[in-house]
Amino acid sequence: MRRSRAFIPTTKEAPSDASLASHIYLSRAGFISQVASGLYSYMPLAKRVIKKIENIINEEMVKAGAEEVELSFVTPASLWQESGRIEKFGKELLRFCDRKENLFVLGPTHEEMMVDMVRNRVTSYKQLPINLYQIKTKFRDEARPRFGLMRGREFIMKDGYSFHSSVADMDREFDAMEAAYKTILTRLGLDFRIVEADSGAIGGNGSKELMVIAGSGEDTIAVCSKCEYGANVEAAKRSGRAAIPEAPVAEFNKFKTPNVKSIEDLEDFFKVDGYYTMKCVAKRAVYEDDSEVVLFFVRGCDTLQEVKAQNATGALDIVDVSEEELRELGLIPGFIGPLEQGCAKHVIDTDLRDAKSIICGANEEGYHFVNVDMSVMSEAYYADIAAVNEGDCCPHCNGTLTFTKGIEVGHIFKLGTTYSAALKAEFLDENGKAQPFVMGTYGMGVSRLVAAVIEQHHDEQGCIWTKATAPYMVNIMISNIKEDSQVELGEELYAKLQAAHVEVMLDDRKERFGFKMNDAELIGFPYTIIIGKELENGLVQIFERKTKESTSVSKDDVFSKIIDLI
RNA sequence: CGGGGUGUAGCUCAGUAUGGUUAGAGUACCUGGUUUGGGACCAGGGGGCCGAAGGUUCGAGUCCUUUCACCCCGACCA
Repeated sequence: MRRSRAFIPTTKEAPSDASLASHIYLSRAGFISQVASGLYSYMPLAKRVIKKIENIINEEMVKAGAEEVELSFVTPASLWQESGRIEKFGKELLRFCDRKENLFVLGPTHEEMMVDMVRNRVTSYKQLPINLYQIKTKFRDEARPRFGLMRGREFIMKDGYSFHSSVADMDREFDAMEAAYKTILTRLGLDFRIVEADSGAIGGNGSKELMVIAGSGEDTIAVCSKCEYGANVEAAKRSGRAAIPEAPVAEFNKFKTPNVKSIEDLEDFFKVDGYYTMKCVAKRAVYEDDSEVVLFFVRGCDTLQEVKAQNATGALDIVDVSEEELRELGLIPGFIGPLEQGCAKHVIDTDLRDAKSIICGANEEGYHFVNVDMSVMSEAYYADIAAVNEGDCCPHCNGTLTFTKGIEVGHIFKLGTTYSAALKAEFLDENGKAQPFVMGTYGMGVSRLVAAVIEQHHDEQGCIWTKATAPYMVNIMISNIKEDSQVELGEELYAKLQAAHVEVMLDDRKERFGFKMNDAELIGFPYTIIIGKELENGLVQIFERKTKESTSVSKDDVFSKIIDLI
């Protein structure tokens, strides 16, 4: 492409509302254009990057034996009623009626549509397994779209769905998809971790997220310093703390502790580490029809992980409760403990099972119990509800866990029969018995990947595309188009590189050197061939965007040098 | 969905407190000339329903009412 003919509207200034690097540079470099909140148009450069990512996904999916399909974007609301998700998704579903007053929904994901397509067509275990995927625009009417392509309302997603006759076969496919996703992200040139995740409302007992490591990521992930273990903090586990402080020595007793309400107060009052205190976090668990107050107990040095807490109760949601509500139940905020107290349901963190030397509230204004042995409460309900802390021990080895931020670019689920059962999608097994399909689902955010590449690869000058994602691999910059020899060499190289199927841009604009260089750096071509002053000596420069280093090479060697580099 | 903020040229923003000529700057764009290794310079030029609707006033970008859009913090996010 000739830069003089290309539609690449670069600007010196970013839109005032952009804060994230990817948002700023993709806007400034002329990749994307905002149309409305969470809606973006892809201009030519972005379209090229998207196609490259899609091609890599397609190649790896074909290798893994999946077949590409395309389902309609407009989906009948009746399918969503059938699965029950019309309520669950709520306002995120964009609904509208056609001229005949039939209700439709713009597809935010396509489980229902895919199951509907397969059901009654695949009817025998002999036809299984199958794995179908598509790369398609999705629409979710997010309450708060933000960060450019990172969290748009309209976005491109690769979504795949597999159908199996057994859980074992689904597990096999899940592993195969994890491997394929790993290959895709590696090929894209990204630093990433595959981490254990919370499966959320979708259920199932296995879900992994693909996290691109970037400081601007919205998710916090815990990773092990020694082994491969990594998990979203919502789901991270631990085997304990690296250093356990010395236990306080005391007899079991009820102790007068006036105005000692917080964990800090307790630590001060008893001169004891928070590890030996017990914290109560009261929440209201909301179920489909009713709700109740649940008391969550964790060590004083830990914090409650709300997603884990919600999973432990099976609630649809957990919300805060006021002190008044607690007092109405007979609970005394600041002095709530699990012993001798039956006002509300308890969930105790597993780390407190059989714990010794614990100080906890005595359920009486101004009193705490000291030296509690938790083995007296062995019948209570224990669950993993505490958030892991940095420095905690890895659940798989003796390494320590550290935190890092990640961008969720993919999420794969072992779905099981959730959707097939709801939509009555069944096959006949070897015994002629009807069974719902066992399913897996595999999502990858294509447009979000575009942003993730830039979040991970940029500098003050702009974008730094990886070789696999670059809209053009090589930019030929003619420094001064009034110099015929420069133009001549530029044209010659342009033709030769094109003939060699290299994606090449020829900057043939009547602009000054600095202007064109800044532009090239902003866009982020991996390599720029600078044809300029040194041509008098038969030399041109190859500028590498990543390192910002340029090396002089003879004009006769530049073609083969470039071919070697890319 | 709660809290806050902003809408003036393609873009980034002044101007609004205290109403008063033809609404400004930078940048981008067009013409001509000079310049050509890090977003050049000179000269000339085009471009605005001041988010929208209604109101107050002799007079509204500025005051009042309504409304829409966008952004930020939080909640939410298979």
